[in-house]
Amino acid sequence: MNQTQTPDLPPQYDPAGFEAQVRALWDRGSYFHADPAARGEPYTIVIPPPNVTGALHMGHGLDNTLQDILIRWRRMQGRNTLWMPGTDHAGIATQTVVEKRILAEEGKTRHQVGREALVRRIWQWKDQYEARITGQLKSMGCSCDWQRQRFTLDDLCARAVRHTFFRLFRDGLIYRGKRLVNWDPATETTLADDEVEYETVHSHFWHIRYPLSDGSGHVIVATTRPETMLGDTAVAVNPQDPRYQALIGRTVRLPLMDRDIPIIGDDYVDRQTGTGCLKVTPAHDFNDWAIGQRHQLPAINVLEPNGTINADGGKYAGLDRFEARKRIVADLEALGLVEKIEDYTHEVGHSYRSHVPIEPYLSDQWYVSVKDEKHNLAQAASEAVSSGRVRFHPDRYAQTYLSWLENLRDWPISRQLWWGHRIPIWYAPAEVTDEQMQKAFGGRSDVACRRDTESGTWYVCPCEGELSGDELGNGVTLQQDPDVLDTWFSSALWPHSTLGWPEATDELKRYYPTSTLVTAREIITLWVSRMVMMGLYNVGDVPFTDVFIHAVILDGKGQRMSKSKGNGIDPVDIIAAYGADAMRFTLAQMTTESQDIRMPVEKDDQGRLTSSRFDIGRNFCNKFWNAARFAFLNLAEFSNEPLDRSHLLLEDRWILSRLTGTVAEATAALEGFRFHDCIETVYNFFWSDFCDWYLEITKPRMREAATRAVPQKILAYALDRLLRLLHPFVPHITETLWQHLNALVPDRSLDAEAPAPAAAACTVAPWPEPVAAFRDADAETDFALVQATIRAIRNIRARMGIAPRTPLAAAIKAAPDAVARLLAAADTISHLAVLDSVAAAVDTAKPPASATEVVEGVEVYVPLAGVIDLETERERLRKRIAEQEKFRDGSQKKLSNENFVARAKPEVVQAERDRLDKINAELAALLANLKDLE
RNA sequence: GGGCGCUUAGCUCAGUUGGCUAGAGCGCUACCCUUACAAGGUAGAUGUCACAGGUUCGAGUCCUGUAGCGCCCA
Repeated sequence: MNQTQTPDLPPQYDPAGFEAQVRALWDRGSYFHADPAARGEPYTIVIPPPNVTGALHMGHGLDNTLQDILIRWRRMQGRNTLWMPGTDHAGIATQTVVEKRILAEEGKTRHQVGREALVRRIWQWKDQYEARITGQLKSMGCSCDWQRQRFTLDDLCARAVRHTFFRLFRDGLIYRGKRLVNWDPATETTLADDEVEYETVHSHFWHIRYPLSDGSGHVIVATTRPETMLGDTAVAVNPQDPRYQALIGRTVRLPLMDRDIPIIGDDYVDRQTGTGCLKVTPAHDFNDWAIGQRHQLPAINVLEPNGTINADGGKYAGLDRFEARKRIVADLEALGLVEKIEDYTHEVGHSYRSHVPIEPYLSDQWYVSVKDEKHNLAQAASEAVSSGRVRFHPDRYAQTYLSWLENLRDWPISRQLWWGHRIPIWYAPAEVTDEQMQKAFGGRSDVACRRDTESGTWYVCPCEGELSGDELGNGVTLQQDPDVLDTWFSSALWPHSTLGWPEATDELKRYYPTSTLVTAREIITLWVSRMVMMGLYNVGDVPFTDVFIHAVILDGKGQRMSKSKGNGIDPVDIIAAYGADAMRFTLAQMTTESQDIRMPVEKDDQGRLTSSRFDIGRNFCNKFWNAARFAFLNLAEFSNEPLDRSHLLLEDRWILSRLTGTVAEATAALEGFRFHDCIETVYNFFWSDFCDWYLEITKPRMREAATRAVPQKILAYALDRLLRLLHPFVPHITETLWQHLNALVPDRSLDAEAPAPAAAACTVAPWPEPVAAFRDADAETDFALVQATIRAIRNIRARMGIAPRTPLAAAIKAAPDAVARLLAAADTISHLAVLDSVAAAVDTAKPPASATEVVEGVEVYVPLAGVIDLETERERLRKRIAEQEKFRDGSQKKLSNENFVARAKPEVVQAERDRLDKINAELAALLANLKDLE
């Protein structure tokens, strides 16, 4: 053959040598740019926008690999695909990171830097990390439509946020309320319930005496937060509690504050907990707030936003909350009012960002009503899943989603931050009259105005743009709310805001609802549910139809990977060491239904974190690279004649049958989001069937011009199919090899039934379909017999210590049909088992001094005069006999069980009988052979 | 406290509705640089399927309980 025609491929897979060129080729072809006008059923994925807070780690590596697999597969299937990329501004997280950086480097707080300057600095940070993240995704080979890349704070997304806020406000779903919120005193902002993390804290239960006002005794309350007593406005007992019933209606003298507060009866109080007497601090405890509402108790706020005691805290004003706690306990002890101090371990809410304990805090906040009678957002979102319009995979996660919605409270959306979407509300004082307001804004349908029902303050919400502030005239100035919106408010719009909503763009019409959302389970409540709520409210349809929840990547100790723990692996480091495809292969191969993946982490010679898990992918890529090299070396003088199927040998029929089965299984696996199953199926076909057997078997035929044509055609066709099947998983290597194959064999079609239409790039080549005509159960059965026979001879060779290249002679005894099949495959057997002669007959006599093996009803004899070690052989046979006897006993026991025979399915019983026959035959042969040697 | 999940080979994990001798990769043992691949080939060893009950002709698989671990939510 003409070696000069073969492409010059290095013998080792070297991803650094081609990955960048491949991506450039895709760019030139604009293959990933979605065109709403193009044909094909749409398939859309919106990326879960990574935070610009930091760079991506392996969890993102997994998330985006899976998205890319899906989008590439669907693209090859001819769908009109869009993968929308972008990033999230991540309000509190990013602001905190930048603030910390400025404090560390310049010693300045955000207040010293100022709002405008700080926001400018955060934008710089965003630019830097957005570029880094984009670079990471591109290195991984993500086939996003980069021309459409978005950011949750960009103009398009901002417009969607404004329109959404306006609509919600106009519909009465956004309101301002004084409520208890989760307050983070470190960052001085409100947190949503799901931004609070619970940590186990070892603390104390302080039992404190509250004297009755009339001096006739005292009650004892128990608390974990003594400092909140400064704001106590009652003591509550259970009205059924005989110990305290008589006290209800009397008052106690609140120590340290010298204030009389009532003793009230409330069913909430648990008689078993603590002393059965509960101090009530409505402004600083969620349950106490509820009690306060029921009994019209005043709420006294004793905290400043930064966590220090305020003026209502008497002499403790100005102290930090924990310092105040110490002083108060000391003062109470001095007064002899501390009954006892118990050790107490409990769960305390902490800020997921600053990690300090949160305080329930009374403040004015904006809320979205989620269970409004007319627009019940939570219920609509719930129905979207329970009705099956949105499906979770695995489906157990639907429960997480549904139970969260069921217990959902109104969504606090204001954040006391500077980085984010500014709340589009301008305040006007209560003195402004309806007429004045009407005059200023009455003619504008794009401005909604409303008075606060309690304070009378005016809220003015323009749909777009800014108010100048002097719209009302008469010296009245409108003031914009200083706060920004919760990050999730803009993330919730992501599937439609990125497509241009509120405009009815071609993109929105074509690609909404999107198809699949791929994310991790901790985001189900924070994000997935809110996207469903807002998608239904804004667009009137669900944001996606399928949600795939993948595993969380843990390190070798079972710890979640994170930046703060320093145990996170950067995908770029893995790509540098293994190649992007090797990384992707491994990640996909690990994606089963399990919820966690452990990835033991090591340090490489440059101190970077890495993991030998990726050896799997690299080994695979190297093997695939070399199989393709082998093919290229053997595809010169390629015949373009259609395949003549009458010329197919057993191994040809077998490999085509296996190939078509692999195509069907791989496709079904992807349809069910079974990534592991898909890649494993293709892997096994490629490595075992294709490389280990077919390539080896056909080597002799490839060497002869007269026999070359058929295996060449099948080789080219199979390689073509494999390149396509593997492309979604390992896009760079497959594209590179595809280009080589195109140059060598432009058309790999076998015949009219098995077309392999060429494509300019693998990335847009049609996804393979099974070819019914290639299914061949007989070929698979027959070939299994040949394989078993070859293995039997190899086994004899290995156990007798005979060099692999030394030719042997083999004699086979088998049933008539098996004899015929084995003789037909005699060349194959001789070649792969390295024989210089092979004979098979029904009545083959065992040659003297031969080693034996019994498989599949076939007895294989290898004469080894002078070489054979009889004791080794006897030992081996005894072991096999013991093994078979064990199986026989088990099988006999089963079949002698009347219940089994009577009640099991007939085919199961028959299968067991067949199995026993087979075992008995094998056993008889083994025993006879052993007897021969004794 | 409520919910979900996990426990299978030394390691990381498969094991579709219960049904052939429980598998893969890595690691391990022996042999082999056979001109695609030593990141490879051939042959091999390794399991009380966490534990205890139950259902069933039959349980890694279903049910109950126990222990340990993880996550989500309060």
